[in-house]
Amino acid sequence: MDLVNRPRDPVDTNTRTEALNLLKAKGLYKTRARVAVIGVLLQSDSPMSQDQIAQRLRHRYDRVTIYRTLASLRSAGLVHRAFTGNRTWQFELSRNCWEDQCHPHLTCSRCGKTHCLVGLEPPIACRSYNGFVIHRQQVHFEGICPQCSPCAHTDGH
Amino acid sequence: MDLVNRPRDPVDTNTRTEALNLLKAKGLYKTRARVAVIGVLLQSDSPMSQDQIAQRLRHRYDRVTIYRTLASLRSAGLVHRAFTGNRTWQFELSRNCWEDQCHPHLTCSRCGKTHCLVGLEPPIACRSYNGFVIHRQQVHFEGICPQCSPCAHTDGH
DNA sequence: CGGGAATCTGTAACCTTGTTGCATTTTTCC
DNA sequence: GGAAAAATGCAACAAGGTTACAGATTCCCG
Ligand SMILES: [Mn+2]
Ligand SMILES: [Mn+2]
Ligand SMILES: [Zn+2]
Ligand SMILES: [Zn+2]
Repeated sequence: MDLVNRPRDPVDTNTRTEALNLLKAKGLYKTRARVAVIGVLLQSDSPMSQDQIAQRLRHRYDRVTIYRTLASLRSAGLVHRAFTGNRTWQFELSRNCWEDQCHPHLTCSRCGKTHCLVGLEPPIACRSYNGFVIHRQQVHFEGICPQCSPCAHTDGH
Repeated sequence: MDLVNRPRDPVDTNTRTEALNLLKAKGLYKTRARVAVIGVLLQSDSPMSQDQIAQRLRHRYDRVTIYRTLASLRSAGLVHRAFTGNRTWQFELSRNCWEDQCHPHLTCSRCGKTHCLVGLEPPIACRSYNGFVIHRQQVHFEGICPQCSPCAHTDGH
């Protein structure tokens, strides 16, 4: 059980405790990979791709393990996916939003990071529209994030 | 020039003429592949993936050719891409909407087809929001299309 | 504790979508 | 008709993601 506390993973004690609590609450096995992945997502303010998570964890875990870890967390409801313009999934914790009703996201064309736009209204259409039954909806933007557009606040627009 | 009229492609005379006109208007080379791809998109009321287009054309053209054909049409402004939940691009003619401001789309979980929801309001956010510069926006739904939900009109919901 | 069942992990192999290089074929225009 | 420009087919490649299976962890209960 103490093997879970692998020192090299970039997860501090508080985050690790929180991750363990989340796993416990869902009745999931407590494994190093899961603690590490949840830790990374807890410390991130934006969704992350499998590759970004793996990099953050210094490739200490196999690609497949990360995918499967995310799948477990997802089916437990702890994590959900957001789709973006490029064809990679972005994963984030299901704290304020869920896979079927998610705030909009913006993917920055310059730095490639996906940001959460929590201030914008998520619901565009209700459960059914014109014969279509709507299960999930997501809004995606492409553009430039504030960090990448220093001219944003000097620009008159 | 008559080689363009390959009889086996599922494109009738009117559609072929329309495709040739579009190519002429944009100053693009008139090739069988382009006429065929435009024809398929003209006859489709919903966006199609490369694979769907290739199937419709009975794999008479190489995958790469279809991709490059779509790239040409796209840079000429005749076609644009919409992204969906799965990681494949969906291509449609740029008639009523464009890549940077597109009506919402719904991908049916049952038949896998992507439908255009032209009645819904496209614009959610303006060009800039809270420091983010927005270049493109797209809304995507997952659900069941009317053809796949016969219970939709008998259901009380 | 200790041991067995259930579950997770790593490795390898595989699939799909999409792109690139290069030689050959078409298209255009004169 | 013939040359330049562009498009095509083929092979190879890359990235994201999934599956199979053997070996390692985790859990639970006595
Ligand atoms: Mn988010
Ligand atoms: Mn559409
Ligand atoms: Zn950025
Ligand atoms: Zn359907």
